[in-house]
Amino acid sequence: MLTIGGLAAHAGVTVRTVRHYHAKGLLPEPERDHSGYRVYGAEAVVELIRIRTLTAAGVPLARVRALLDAGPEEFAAAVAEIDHRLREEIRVRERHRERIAGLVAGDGLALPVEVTGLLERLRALGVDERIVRIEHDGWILLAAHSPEQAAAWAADKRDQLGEGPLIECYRGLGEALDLADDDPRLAGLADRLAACVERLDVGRAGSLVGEGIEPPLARLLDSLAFDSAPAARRLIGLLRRRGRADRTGIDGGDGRPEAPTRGR
Amino acid sequence: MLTIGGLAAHAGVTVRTVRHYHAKGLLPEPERDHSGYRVYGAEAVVELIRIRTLTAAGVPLARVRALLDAGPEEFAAAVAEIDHRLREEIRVRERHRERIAGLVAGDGLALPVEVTGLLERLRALGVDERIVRIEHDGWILLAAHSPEQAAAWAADKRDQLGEGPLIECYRGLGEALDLADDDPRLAGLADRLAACVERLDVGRAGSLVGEGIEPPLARLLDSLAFDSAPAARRLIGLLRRRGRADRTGIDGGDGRPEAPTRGR
DNA sequence: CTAAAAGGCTGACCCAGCGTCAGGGTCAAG
DNA sequence: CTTGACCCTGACGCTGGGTCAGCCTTTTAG
Repeated sequence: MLTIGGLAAHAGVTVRTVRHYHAKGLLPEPERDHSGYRVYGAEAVVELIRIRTLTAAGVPLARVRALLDAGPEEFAAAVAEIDHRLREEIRVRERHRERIAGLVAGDGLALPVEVTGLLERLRALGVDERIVRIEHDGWILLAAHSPEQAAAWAADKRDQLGEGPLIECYRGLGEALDLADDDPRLAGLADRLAACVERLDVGRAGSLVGEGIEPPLARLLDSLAFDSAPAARRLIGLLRRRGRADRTGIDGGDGRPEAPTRGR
Repeated sequence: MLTIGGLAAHAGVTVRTVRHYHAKGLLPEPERDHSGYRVYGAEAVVELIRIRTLTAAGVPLARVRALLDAGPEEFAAAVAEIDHRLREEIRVRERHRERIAGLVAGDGLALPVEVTGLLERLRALGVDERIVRIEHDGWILLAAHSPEQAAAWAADKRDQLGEGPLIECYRGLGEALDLADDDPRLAGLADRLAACVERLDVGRAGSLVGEGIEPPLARLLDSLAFDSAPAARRLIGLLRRRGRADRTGIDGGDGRPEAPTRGR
């Protein structure tokens, strides 16, 4: 006869595990001796080993009892289903491995390489770091929404950077960063920006942004910029009056703080 | 500005998930509006997406915060460690798959094919089903203790079954099953069994059992037989007096019930 | 204008498979 | 008699949220 520790040792499990199986009804509670200790016979060892054989093969505890009592064909069916589950879990982990590998390849975040390339280039061209950061966050939103389109747009935008007008826009925005909401110089900046946008607008500017972006996402992108750059909201308002802002894909609204957006 | 539902929708998670992240300190609690609703800005969406990017790659929540704030080299180190963990989890599941495949190949339990072959043969030779069952359980214990040795022993024993003496022993034991502890016919049976054992003992019988089995396991095997067959204990006692039982690897003790075995 | 649907709030319990105290009692040996 | 190794029950902890329950607020439809 065995105490619980002896039983556990024979089956290669912990005492806690045996008690857990009792509590779950997996292993029947044995008789107790005069002081309340559980007393096991050899069949308990056999039964416990049978249980462990199944759990060691990935069978969930909740199904062990049924499997031990099952006939050959239900057993085979259950095993097939468990094998299916195991394959699924392996697949999930392999996808995870691919993703974390992708994380170190990107900048450690949710960005495709095209976007990190674009951001590098903006920095190299002397664009203000605050603007680069806003771009960065904006691309995270875009990439989360539609990764492959974001990658294509980023590649396209990076190529346009070499051509002049776009980088001028960024420089103008950089100057606006340090101006207060009511600074009189904003008007002049708006003129310059309008000129840049005019020159941009020729060919593929429209394909950059503004198509395929639903209003909720567009509003989100706007508020991202407005939150970080106080003068941006007013600047956009000025641009709109010049009839340009609608072509940048920026919504901008009426230039006043938005009400909360509810639901999805 | 967004409510919690809007935030969740933008990041593709449930509202419950967002609140969970707040509770874990993963995502900072935002301001509340006049009625206690949480109000989020666009940066919260960005941050939530960054969190999801990591969790979707298998990073445990407890490590997400540290990883988001980490520099590139610690990030790379952490990612390497997480990848290691994922590989480990995949390995575990692949071992599980092999094992459940082995389960259907065996008899659905912890037995190697050699043992199931032996049991089949015993049945085919007309050995009492109760004895087959005791053998079955005994092999489970042996296989749990040292699988490869058990397989070898079983193969050896199966081969010996064709040669006569061993199967006679089993038949004798089968008759003993239905006798009470004090039946006078037990003495005659003991004589017949002693003769079988004598003939068995020549060559490799000693290699079957009795070597490499530690006392605790031997006692367990004994009590397995004694519990199922009431006359077995007395029979072994008689055999011992004839000086044979020691060669079967059966301990048998003094023929009286054992005291509990404690510890391991 | 009003009622209903849709969201939001907190708090609490639930899943697996045990690990790990806490706060005792029991047993064998020195 | 003490010490150390076991045993007992009961309860909380971990992961990553799901799912009520009970109540309040906002939006929408009639």
